Amino acid sequence: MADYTSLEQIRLQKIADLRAAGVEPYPTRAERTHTSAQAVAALDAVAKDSQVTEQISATLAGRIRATRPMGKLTFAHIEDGAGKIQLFLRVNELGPEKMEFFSKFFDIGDFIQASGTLMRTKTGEATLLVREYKMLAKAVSPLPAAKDETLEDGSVVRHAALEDPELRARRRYADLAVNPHIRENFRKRAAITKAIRAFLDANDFLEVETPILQPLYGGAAARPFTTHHNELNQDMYLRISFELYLKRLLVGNLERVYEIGRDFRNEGVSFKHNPEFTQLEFYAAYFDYQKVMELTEAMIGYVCDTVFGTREFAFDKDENTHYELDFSAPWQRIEMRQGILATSGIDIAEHPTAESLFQAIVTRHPDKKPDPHITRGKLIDFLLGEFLEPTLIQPTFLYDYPRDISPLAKPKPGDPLTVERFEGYVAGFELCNAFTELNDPLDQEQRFLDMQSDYRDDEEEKNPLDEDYLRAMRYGMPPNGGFGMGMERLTMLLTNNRTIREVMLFPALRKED
RNA sequence: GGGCGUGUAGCUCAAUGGCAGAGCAGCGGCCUUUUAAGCCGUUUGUUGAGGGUUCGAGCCCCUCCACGCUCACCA
Repeated sequence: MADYTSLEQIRLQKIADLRAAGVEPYPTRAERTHTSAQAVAALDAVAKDSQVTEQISATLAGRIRATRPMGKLTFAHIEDGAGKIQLFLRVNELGPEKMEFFSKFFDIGDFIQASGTLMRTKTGEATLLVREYKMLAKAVSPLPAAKDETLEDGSVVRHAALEDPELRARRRYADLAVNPHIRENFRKRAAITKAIRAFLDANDFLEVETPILQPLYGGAAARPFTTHHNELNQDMYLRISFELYLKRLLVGNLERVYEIGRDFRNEGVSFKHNPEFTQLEFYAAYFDYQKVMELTEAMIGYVCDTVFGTREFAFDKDENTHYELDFSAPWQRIEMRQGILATSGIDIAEHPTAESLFQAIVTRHPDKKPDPHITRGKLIDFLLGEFLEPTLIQPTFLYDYPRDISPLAKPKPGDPLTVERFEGYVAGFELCNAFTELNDPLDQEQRFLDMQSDYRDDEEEKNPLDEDYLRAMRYGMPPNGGFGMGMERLTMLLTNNRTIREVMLFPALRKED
């Protein structure tokens, strides 16, 4: 049983007293004729200069966010899904009993239904002059009630707003209830997802759903979550990517497919990582990575235009780092080799082996400590992260990646160490990852085998060999380009949120106690 | 997993090793156009948990827990 605070015990007593007085604190039915915004609009539609307008009757419903009792009258603000509106309760309309009942039993956080006529106060604020009211749902726990102070210049200062990041994440319901800008983040996130769908649908992509529970995992270098199916008596994995299933569909003559859904990666948590996140992947037959770059520019541009009406976005990386991002096409394109050469002084083309590249790194940058046992591709990735990545602020396609860290990408013609792959970088972190997909079943099989030997057995991101995927590819897979992007990362960039937590409703946290 | 930091009332925050406080919220009273309404009065605490040092610990030490920043990890 819950431990109730003294504040909660008072409210529990109010619930008991309400029931004793024959008033149900959680009635089953509710009514409303106007949202707060509709009520304001209805009032705006009539003459604005009359003190008491022609009578517009309205029934509103919402949550009490503030009360200002002054003797025989009380002002209150209620909030509904459309915004806030003021209530005006006065003994003249309600009579002394209902006035007293309101002040005795209604608290901030309660849901109320109020009927009356719309009016303007002497300051001009649209207000419901209440003639009847009804408790819709009594709140037991007090909302962390912030107070908004409107200064003379019109700016709003919040006092005692719920800010503790842990409390806000654990009790997202309370966070959402009292912090309207948090609700707005998630409205924007939904609009972004919707725009992505609209764009891909309009470009003849078919939205599909592939297994989340998989007998094998693959398509990314990540450790999976493992679970078990009792009846089948076999271990299952939560997917770490959609890639291998979506590309099976290209074998089946579905030329353009996409999926938006959850991926699960059993790895660390950071400002840009959560164990489960929403991924977009699409695959298009007869595309190569150049065409995917162009489609990416168009897709992100479409999202910017339709959701935000601009392609320029402010992004505060941290308190002292402020970026103005421009998503206009074309994005900057940087070849991996040139980018690493420019930022680290090392030409990876001159070092075709891991040993040679390792020596070059420790010679030129003695302060850096790459793991001496990793592959050439991972050393290149090390250089990327250390030197190049932090410089990629404006939207940039970094292209042509090492083969050994890209087992599903197609080789660059004439360059056996390099594959046709790009990643989109914005504000110094990875937004998306794409390549010309490998469709040669014999090469693919060799890549799987190479990975078995390149990775130590205890490296948990070592992917198992997916025999059925190879079998699918042997039936013939059209040349195609594929793309993956974390939807939270895109949302972070477009809504100026520097942590993934702010764009996920329920980010992963350790359990309490 | 490592390093640094934070944890005090429902919320936001104070408190040289010396009586645990403020504003808001709450409760009682006054107040018929307020909007952080105002005025008077007043309550609220396992100071994250446990142990230690000390005459005395919110404060110093140790262990643990949660969160934050950061590093590692994350093709």
